[in-house]
Amino acid sequence: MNVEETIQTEKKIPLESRTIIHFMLVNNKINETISGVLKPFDVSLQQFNVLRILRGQNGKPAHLSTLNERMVTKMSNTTRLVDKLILKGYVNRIVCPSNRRKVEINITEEGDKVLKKMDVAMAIAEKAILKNISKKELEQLNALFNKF
Amino acid sequence: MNVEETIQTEKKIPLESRTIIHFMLVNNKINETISGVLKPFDVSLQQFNVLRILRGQNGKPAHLSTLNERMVTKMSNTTRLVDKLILKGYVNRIVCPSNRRKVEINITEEGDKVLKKMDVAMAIAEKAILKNISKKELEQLNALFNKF
DNA sequence: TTACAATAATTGTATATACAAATGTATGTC
DNA sequence: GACATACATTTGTATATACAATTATTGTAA
Repeated sequence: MNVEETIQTEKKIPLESRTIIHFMLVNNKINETISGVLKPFDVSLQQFNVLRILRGQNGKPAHLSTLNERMVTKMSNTTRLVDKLILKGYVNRIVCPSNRRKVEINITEEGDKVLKKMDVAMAIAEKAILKNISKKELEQLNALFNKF
Repeated sequence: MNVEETIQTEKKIPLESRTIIHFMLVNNKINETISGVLKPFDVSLQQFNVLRILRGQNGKPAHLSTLNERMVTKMSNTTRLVDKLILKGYVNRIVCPSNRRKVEINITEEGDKVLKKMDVAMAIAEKAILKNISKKELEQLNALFNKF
């Protein structure tokens, strides 16, 4: 992925700007690949993340605020995100008995089942995205990302 | 920016997944910083990019399709993006005389003026984002991004 | 020259997201 | 217990984005 070619400019871009543009271009590519493999399941990346967090709870229900905190992309809209997943039958939501301000959200069996299939799809997407990157380079990337 | 801490998980994440999650976390941070500095100008990153592309034309008008091709984030919606910029008085749009299917889009003087101010803001954002990254590390990042 | 396909942009629709305001519930203080 | 305050979620609104369908114009082949 070459920056100048992709955004079709002849100008020399300063290293700092170039890095950030480069970053965004790679991000787009990653997003496209991931939405592509999730598309057959009719869930967005965000919805997928919610399902993963809920599975990580191992049966323990999660509050809305918990989802919010753990989500990779924060969005003010977790309520509506959960609404969508309820419609699809992948999660359920009840008012928390001990504190009626809160809600308890659980993944359903159905949700768990499709999530397993999504995992396979995601693994394929990851492989595709990182097909030219070695283990050592992955380590390097993670180390560099730590500095942000 | 530590991945496990940020998404609050105790589980060991495979290096591949971890890299992609890490990538997204950094991306969010970058986006937040950039939208932050652009907010006073009441333009989105996309609108800013359109203005930059138009300036790069050096007075030569750009067709809508040209904008689409050069934009970092492709979106099917360049028409409405340009609509917004017209409303703000930063660009104008006329039907292309030689081929009435096309439109010609130009940056206005006003647009050029605010774009200069946005440049300063963006430079500050870039500095903030990359404050812990050395020149050598920037080169490394760019080299790694080329492999995506 | 007409009919058909290709091109360029716009519009419609559904969903996603950001941000602020509103709703309902709990807690602490007098 | 009444009140103010804090908390947790939901709702409203505006904008952003993705994708498909539509409109308008041009090119071309019979």
